[in-house]
Amino acid sequence: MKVSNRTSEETCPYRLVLEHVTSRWGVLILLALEERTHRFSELRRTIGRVSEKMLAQTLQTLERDGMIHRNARPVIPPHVDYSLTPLGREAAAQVRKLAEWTQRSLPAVQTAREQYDASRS
Amino acid sequence: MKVSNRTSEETCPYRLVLEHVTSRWGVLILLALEERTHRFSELRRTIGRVSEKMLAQTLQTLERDGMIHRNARPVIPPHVDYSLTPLGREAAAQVRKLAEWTQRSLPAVQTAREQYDASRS
DNA sequence: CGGTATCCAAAAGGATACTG
DNA sequence: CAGTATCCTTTTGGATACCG
Repeated sequence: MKVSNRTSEETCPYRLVLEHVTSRWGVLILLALEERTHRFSELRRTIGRVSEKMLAQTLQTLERDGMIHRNARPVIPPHVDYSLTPLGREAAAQVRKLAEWTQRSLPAVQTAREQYDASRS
Repeated sequence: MKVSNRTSEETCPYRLVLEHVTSRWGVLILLALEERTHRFSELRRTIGRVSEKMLAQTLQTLERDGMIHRNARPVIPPHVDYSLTPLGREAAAQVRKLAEWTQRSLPAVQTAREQYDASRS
């Protein structure tokens, strides 16, 4: 399949989805939910330093994109579970592959950076 | 390979590389250079709407990360060719896979969005 | 508990002018 | 041609307070 090079949102809607799943918090949410279902506060702890605002915002974006299923149980106090849809599992697998490649390549990148910096000092 | 869930830059350096290759302009540059070597102004035209500032900045970041080779021929007027290194080819292939998956999944995403929006109106 | 609303700081990004 | 420098606007993200 050929990927379009056009850039604006109108001509390139897939870019938006790509940004959602590769965003700072999107990646971490997908990887956490690939392991298991999490509650809102569990995600906060698992991910570490994420504001409530960004966590809620990213969850809503991915839910709207059909990647995440939100199950709000009508109890007091509220209990909300987040899990991946089949589409979300695909996204998580893709993102994990890219993240794993990046981790494997990190030594090569660091070597390249040292050479780049050294050649300019 | 297990991908770390830690988030800060200090504990999670691979996130930076991931952001570089999946950034708005990083993706488009990698895909363009995967096709063929480009000059600076050729990249501007191929990518479409990108400011000189962002193009230069992203090219430098990816060059420093060892993904891009910059060949500046000392002629007047200047002639600078950008191409992918072996590491850059790996990155481009990974990113292209993700971009292709995103394009394939776009119809499913759009359906999900319509349902999400409809259920809230 | 699981959010939303508001405000503010920081970063990203674009337009333009200029240069070797 | 291939950038750099500057200024400005837009976007992103965090902190805090509050609510059902």
